[in-house]
Amino acid sequence: MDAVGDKTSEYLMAHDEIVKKVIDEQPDDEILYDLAELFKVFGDSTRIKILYALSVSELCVGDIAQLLNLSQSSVSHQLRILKDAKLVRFRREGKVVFYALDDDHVRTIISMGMEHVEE
Amino acid sequence: MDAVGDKTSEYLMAHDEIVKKVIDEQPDDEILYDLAELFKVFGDSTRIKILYALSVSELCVGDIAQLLNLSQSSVSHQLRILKDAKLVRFRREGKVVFYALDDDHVRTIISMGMEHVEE
DNA sequence: TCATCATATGTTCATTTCTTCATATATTCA
DNA sequence: TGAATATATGAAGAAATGAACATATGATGA
Repeated sequence: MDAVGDKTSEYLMAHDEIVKKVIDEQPDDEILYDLAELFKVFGDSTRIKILYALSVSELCVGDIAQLLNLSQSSVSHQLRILKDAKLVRFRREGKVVFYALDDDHVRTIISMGMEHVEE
Repeated sequence: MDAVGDKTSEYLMAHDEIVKKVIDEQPDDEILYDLAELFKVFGDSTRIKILYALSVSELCVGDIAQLLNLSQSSVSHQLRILKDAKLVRFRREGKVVFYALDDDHVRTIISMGMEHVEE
């Protein structure tokens, strides 16, 4: 879209004041991008299930796979995504790796979503 | 995965009690699916931008397209997705259609996400 | 060190998603 | 009614995504 300049001048700015205000209050693109990336992580039912399970208790990979009836590989892949998004942390105990929610934001975000879904 | 029964009997249930508790507290698959679908809607930067803009003020389609530098078609498509998810509502005023956030959950969800992103 | 168990990672394929372009619908006004 | 404007929708192609499979890594104990 190179013709933005043109468009702007053509356009009558129906609601000039408001548009300016909105532009002012809009955060940087980069932040909004990160925000979308964060929600994208929540936007998959396998990951939501994992997060929900972890909201009850720390769990190891095998237990997650078993209780959610998923393959080990799938769980591991998804845990990596959750880890990259800093939604979960882990600790190793011998051969076993335990995952847990990284902070309470996760719980809050999920329960806000729940409120919307359940109404 | 039909071999679940087998797997279960093989598996030693390393953390039996906890696993049971987690299974107990896990909501129905359907609800978790809906929850993921909801977050999926937030998981796109175009839609996040639109939602953010609407969190400041009700806006018509043309203004959204202009201020976010997006095509009219793209905005309209995304607004449909937001409408289907009940995140926005609209009212018609002549040729112009105004969109607004449908409820305050949207604001809350976004600001919870922001807190996580900004730390 | 080797076998075994738990987890992680790389790759491929099918599916989904987003954008764009073209076109349709709806409303206003002459 | 017909032109102009605002918005909506359908279709197609490119890119992103998730699941499955094979294999690699890391840790334990014989």
